[in-house]
Amino acid sequence: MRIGELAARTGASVRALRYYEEQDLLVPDRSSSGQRHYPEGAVDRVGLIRELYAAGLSSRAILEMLPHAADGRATTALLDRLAEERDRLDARIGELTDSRARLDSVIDGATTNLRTGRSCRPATG
Amino acid sequence: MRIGELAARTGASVRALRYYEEQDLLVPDRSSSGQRHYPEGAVDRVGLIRELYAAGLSSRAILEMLPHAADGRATTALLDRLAEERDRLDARIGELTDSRARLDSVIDGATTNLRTGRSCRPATG
DNA sequence: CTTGCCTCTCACGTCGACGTGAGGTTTTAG
DNA sequence: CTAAAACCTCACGTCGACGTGAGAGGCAAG
Repeated sequence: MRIGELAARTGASVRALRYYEEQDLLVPDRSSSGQRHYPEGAVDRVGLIRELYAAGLSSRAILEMLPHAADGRATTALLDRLAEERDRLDARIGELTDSRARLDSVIDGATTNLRTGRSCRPATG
Repeated sequence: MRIGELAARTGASVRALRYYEEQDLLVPDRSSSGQRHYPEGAVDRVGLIRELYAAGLSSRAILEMLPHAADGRATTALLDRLAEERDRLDARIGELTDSRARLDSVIDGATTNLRTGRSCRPATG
C-alpha cells in the first residue's frame, strides 16, 4: 500500500511515517517513480513503533529495540534495554517529583507570608 | 558588584545571568562603559529565580511572579499562579506515569513471550 | 487530455535555558 | 605602561518528533 493508506490505517500522519523512515524505523520499497510501497506487516510495525513512542522512548531507543522485537520473539538483551528505559523514566519522574516538592515549599512559604506577613526566604535543597 | 562576582556568589553562570536579563528577570544598572552593576539585593533575587527554575517553572512564569514575590509580600494572585504551575507539574508527572505503565505492559508482554514463546501484541491504551 | 488528489523532496519552524566560541573593549594588578 | 583578567555584544548549536508550506511530478477516472 502507499503512504496515505498506511497513515489512515495506523493513525500516524504521513509526515510521521516519513520521519520514521528517516530514523530507519520503517523502510519501504520504492516504485520506479519513487513512491513508497509498504507491505501489510507495516501496519503492525507502525503500531509497535507508536506504542513504544507512547511509552516514552526516543527514536534511537526504538531503533535499537526493533530488530529484537519486530520478529515477535523477545530477547534478554531486549528486556535489559526496556528495563534501562524504564529506569530512565523513573529517574525523570523522580526529578519532577522533587521539583513539585520544591514548588510546594515555595507555596507553603508564600501562604505563611500571606497570613502572617513574615518574609519567606527560599529554602536551599 | 559586577557580573563575575554575582555569578560566584550565586552559583549561576555568567551566561545564565545575562540570560535572566534577556528574560527581564534581573535588570542591572550599567556603567558608562556598558558594564553591568548589580546591587546587593541581586544575590537574593537570583536565589529566588533559581529556586523557581528548580521548581520546574519557565522563565515566563517566573517573570509573571517576580514582581509579586520579590518584595517579600505574597499575593492571592501569586498563590493562584503558583498553584497553576503545581497543577501543570502534576499533569506532566501523570503523563510520565502513564508512559511508565505502558512501558511496563510492554515489558510484561516481552517477558511472557520470552518464557512461553507466545507472540505479544501491543495493547492499545 | 484534463481534473484533482496523492505523493515526492527539500528545508525551515517549534520550545527553552543556556553553552560556546569569535572578536573587541575595560578594568585591574604589578 | 603592560599584560592578564574580566567584560562586552552578536549569534549559532543543542535536542526531538514532527508541522507546515513550496514547488513539482505521478496516478486513476471521466
